[in-house]
Amino acid sequence: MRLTINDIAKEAKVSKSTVSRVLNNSGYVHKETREKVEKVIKEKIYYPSATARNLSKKESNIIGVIIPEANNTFFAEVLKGIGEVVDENDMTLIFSDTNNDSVKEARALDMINMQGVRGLIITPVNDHDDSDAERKLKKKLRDLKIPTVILDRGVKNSQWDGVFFENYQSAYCATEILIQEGHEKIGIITGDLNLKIGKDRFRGYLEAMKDHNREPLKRYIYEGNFSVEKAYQLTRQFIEKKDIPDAVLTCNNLTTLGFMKGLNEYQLVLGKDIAAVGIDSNEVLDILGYNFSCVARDSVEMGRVAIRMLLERYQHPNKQRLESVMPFSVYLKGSERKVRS
Amino acid sequence: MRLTINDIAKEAKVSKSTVSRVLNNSGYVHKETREKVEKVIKEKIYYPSATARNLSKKESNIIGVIIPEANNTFFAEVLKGIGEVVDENDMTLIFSDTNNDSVKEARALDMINMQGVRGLIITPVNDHDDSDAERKLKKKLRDLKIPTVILDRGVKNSQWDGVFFENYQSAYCATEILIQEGHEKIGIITGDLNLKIGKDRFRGYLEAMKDHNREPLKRYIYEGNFSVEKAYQLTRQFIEKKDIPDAVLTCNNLTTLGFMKGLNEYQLVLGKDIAAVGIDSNEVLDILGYNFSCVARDSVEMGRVAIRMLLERYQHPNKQRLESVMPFSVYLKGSERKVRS
DNA sequence: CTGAAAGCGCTAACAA
DNA sequence: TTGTTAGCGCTTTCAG
Repeated sequence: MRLTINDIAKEAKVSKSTVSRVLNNSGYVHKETREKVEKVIKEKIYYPSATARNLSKKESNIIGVIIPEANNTFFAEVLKGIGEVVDENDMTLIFSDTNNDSVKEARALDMINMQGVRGLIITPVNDHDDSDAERKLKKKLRDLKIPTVILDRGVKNSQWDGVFFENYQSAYCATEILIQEGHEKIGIITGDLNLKIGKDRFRGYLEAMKDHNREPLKRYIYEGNFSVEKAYQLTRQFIEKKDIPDAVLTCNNLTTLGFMKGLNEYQLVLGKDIAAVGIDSNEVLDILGYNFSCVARDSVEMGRVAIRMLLERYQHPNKQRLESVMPFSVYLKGSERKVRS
Repeated sequence: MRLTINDIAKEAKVSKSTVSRVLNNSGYVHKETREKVEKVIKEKIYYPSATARNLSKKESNIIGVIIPEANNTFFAEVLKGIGEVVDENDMTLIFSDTNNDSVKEARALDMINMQGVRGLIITPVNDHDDSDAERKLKKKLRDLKIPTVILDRGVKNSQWDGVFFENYQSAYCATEILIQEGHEKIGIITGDLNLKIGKDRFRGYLEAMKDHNREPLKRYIYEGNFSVEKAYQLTRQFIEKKDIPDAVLTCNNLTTLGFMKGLNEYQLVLGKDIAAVGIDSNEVLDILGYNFSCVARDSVEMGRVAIRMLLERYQHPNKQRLESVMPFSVYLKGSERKVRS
């Protein structure tokens, strides 16, 4: 079976406390003793049990991460950022994908609870919607009583740290870019308006239009849901109806893809037949040379910020609640213009 | 602090053994007692500590997953498949991304070792290359002494279960498709030839050519490394040199993207100026309407197969070593042809 | 059907 | 500087 601290103690002819001391670099231990113990550990290839250690110390070195769509590149990158810092800190990452399903979310939280993790980073399935599901989530988080950072989507009256994105501002800015390019009919494929991030982005669009004395035209407002499929359908529709806006704001990476699918299908050329700016960057589009302009955040960094915030909270449980809002950057590549040739 | 089994026992006026019994549905417990205990558990919102349980039972409900590139969609999907089954079985997933770095791989394995997981699914950084790193990996895996499934890439003389892909056959088939379409100059952008999967795919190409009495022309063999960038450079090169093959086999999803980038940059149209078949499917290309033909595996399913294999091995430690080879499917969408218009 | 007690592998006082 | 001892929260005999 697996070696224990006792095996090492016996072999090194010391007590297990001494072994524990060299393992943890704690307390005093004679140089020679330390070397002897270390030698035995190496020789016998001993790995201390994290389980036993966690039980004894009543603290774990595991960080829990719950996200709604592991296959969405945004979350994949966030995960990468988190993983990086977790690694640097010699901790371990437990991970669960809720698939945007509140029931799975609840189960994931129970699992996290039983594992007794040190902290949790979660992107809720819901977002400020005051739903039953959200209330239950909040209750579970409260019961959890561990450092928690909420990422990207939030809950109402949060008592937890959070890292979010300048949703409103980024949409406002993107819209302004289109306005300043001189486009007349500026449309938007919105995100899921049940989610606050969807609402905020929409609001950014509306306000920008208003501030520039543009009447947002209802027929250029397409209500999407952050999915490829819906954005594609909406794009098809306006192309079929031959009432094509001059420019479109697409509200996330998936929306952008659906939009592009529609354009390609009808052979409309981006930057020529229609202009667009998206929220979120899209690596594959860049690779393929689409020059799709966007306002985007650094998602890997967003993950890093979240985990650092979590570790900070662990150190200072009573510090005031923190909220970090990630700024957006503007990446203009040409698609915001329209060059009728 | 966190509730313990004792708190519940006290409140329910029974011993902790009884609580344990209702928790685990083990042994006899009077119906009324059970109900009383369950009521208390619910009321006080008690979650048993997985840590304590694992220590006591000397077995854990955690599955470790180590992959080299979490951002590669292939692995993201594999992870999704694994997560699904892990979830169904009420287990927990620990995850580590090695970033294709053997040093990180070694650290990840140490972490896994300390966590005392129930089993491990790993895609090694190396692949049958007999390197020092690979030997070290094997030693670590042997020392680990837990059920292990090796996925996608393998090690020499493996003693572990594995799930792999029909690398040779898929490349052979893809090449044959191009041959049968009547293409003359059939090229290949290979994968990393240090990895066995790279070699096997290349061999599939060569053999298919030979079997159809085609002399593979050296100048149409482009040695890539499974990366977007390299494939892009190679594509640029042959376009610049104006020695463009009629058709190309691209050896994985990233290679395909790099290839497409090159084509787009020089405005060559797939299925018209040049034909191609790729290994691995590419969702974004499909979305964008590229009709890129490919031979591909079901990667989510590959993950499922791996985790099921692992659980099976846990049940039957002494069963003969198993190797599952995932078949490929052919997705012809048009890019294998070349329609000079 | 239930409870008492030992023990999982480790840490952390406390003595020595 | 080291060893002894008492837990950490749970499961699992073994008695009753």
